[in-house]
Amino acid sequence: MTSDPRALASELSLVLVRITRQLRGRRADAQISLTQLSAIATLARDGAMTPGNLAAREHVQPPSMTRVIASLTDAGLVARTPHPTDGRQVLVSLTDAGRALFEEESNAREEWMTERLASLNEDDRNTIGDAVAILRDLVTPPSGTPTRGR
Amino acid sequence: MTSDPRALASELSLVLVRITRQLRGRRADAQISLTQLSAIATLARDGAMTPGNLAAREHVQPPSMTRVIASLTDAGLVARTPHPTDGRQVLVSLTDAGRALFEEESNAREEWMTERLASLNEDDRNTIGDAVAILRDLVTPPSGTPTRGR
DNA sequence: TATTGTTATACTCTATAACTATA
DNA sequence: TATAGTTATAGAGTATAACAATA
Repeated sequence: MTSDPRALASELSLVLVRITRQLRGRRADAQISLTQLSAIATLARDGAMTPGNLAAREHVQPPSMTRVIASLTDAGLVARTPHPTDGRQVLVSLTDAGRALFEEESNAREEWMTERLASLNEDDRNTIGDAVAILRDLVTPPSGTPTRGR
Repeated sequence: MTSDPRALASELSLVLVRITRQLRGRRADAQISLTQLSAIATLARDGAMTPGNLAAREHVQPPSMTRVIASLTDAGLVARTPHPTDGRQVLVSLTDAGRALFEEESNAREEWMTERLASLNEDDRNTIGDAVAILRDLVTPPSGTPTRGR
């Protein structure tokens, strides 16, 4: 495979779209969606934060995050508390149930993908692992970056 | 990064969801969506096929592919012709315009991702390239596999 | 006036169920 | 009866625009 960035971006895009389609589709039995899980993972990793910061970390617009937070609040997985000094802001944090669900999903989720990956030899798995680490750094914004007004 | 398949599947899922979100969101200026592009890429690579086969190749259900094909037909990018011997079937093929658009997009699309990848050193890019090849094989079904009745 | 968050609204993508036409 | 495709319908995910509350 070429390492020309342009061609690589094309190939990567098409592969990602197809894999993600399957990942979302095959979670019908799961308790929460990938979108919800992604938000929870960020809260588990980085701790409580405002909806605006969470939206920025997740690369979605604030209204989109409002909806995700609402669904997670309804499910009792996150809690909203007033900001101590700024009345406009809100702090979103994982509840015990949210943290428990995250741990549980981390151990049992994505069976389909797990099976596929397990069928690879260890070299290939290591290659994917390295690529994941590189890609994650590539798309993780610095903490607190606002999304508004891009 | 670990090479345990389960942990790797978890990490990979979260990274893919976030990257794909950005890929879709940043195509506002593009002429066609990633879903449409993916279908066109399959037709460009594998040639004309029935809607059912295209759905299977793309890992979507037939009604979903019906809509994608309808939008591409409206845009003049694919053409539908009757199957020569089976009146129930249809053959979907790229038009000249569709092939031209695919070539064009292959050279100019995903600028955002291209820039990010260009900022990496060559080793990292090669790692991602290797991973893409592995992942593509992992999710590409054999030609002609039906989706129905899974 | 600027910032934070929410509400209102709309579009894309995808699915399942039911229907039509052909084999 | 079985298969290929489409239509009808619904739900998730995301966006932009407009609004309310607070700084």
